[in-house]
Amino acid sequence: MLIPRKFFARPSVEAAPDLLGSVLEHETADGLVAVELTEVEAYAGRSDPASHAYRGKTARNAVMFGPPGHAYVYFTYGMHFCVNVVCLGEEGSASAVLLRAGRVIAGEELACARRTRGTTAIAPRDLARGPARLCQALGIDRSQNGADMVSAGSPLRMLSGAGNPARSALLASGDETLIHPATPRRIVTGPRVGVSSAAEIPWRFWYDGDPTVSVYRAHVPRQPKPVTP
DNA sequence: ATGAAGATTGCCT
DNA sequence: GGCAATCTTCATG
Repeated sequence: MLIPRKFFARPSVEAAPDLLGSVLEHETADGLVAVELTEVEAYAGRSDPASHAYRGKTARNAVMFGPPGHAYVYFTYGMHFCVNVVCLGEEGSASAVLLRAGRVIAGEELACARRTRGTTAIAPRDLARGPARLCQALGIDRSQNGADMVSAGSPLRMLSGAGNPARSALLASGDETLIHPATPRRIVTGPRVGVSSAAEIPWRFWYDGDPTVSVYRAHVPRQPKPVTP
């Protein structure tokens, strides 16, 4: 069932770990893809140097200053999209949770088609393993920026882990490995990925040992172009 | 107007 | 493990 909007009406640091295990669905003309979230990161907005909202409201980050439960989608590195759910701590805090990785539990064929490059096959665990991969598997791009994710009938929606349609379908199919992952569902926390400022703050949350969690990479600043002597 | 860096990924050695 | 791809955004001149 749809997650109530008030779930997101609190600081992202509190909502983030509670989001693990819930389901993100996107229904398009091509079909439905659903992902069970296994890794997220909290961004505090105005008070967080690592947040896109740290320096105030701009055209790009405007959605984060709006009501909770909406999608903040941004384009980065000239080729990737990432999706956040807007939260609400203090009024205008512009906090959000970055959805970093998950397990595809419905629409695997469609997700695979969207992710496939050339002829190389992609392992199921890698379909949504990383924030840009997750968006690609779900078909999320610029046009989903600002979408309400907790409104009935929304094509892009956040569902609680128990009782959602995709999970029910799995129960019916009897696929035990997907219903009950082999790895323990213990939540652990650590530093956020690829963040240069406030890198010591452990606001990344994930399922310990889950194979769909992205590999950690510390932030590496790119070297400037060599200057001709 | 201009340029540097970026909440990343995939391919190369 | 290193680096290119690729383009938007924001800060600075």
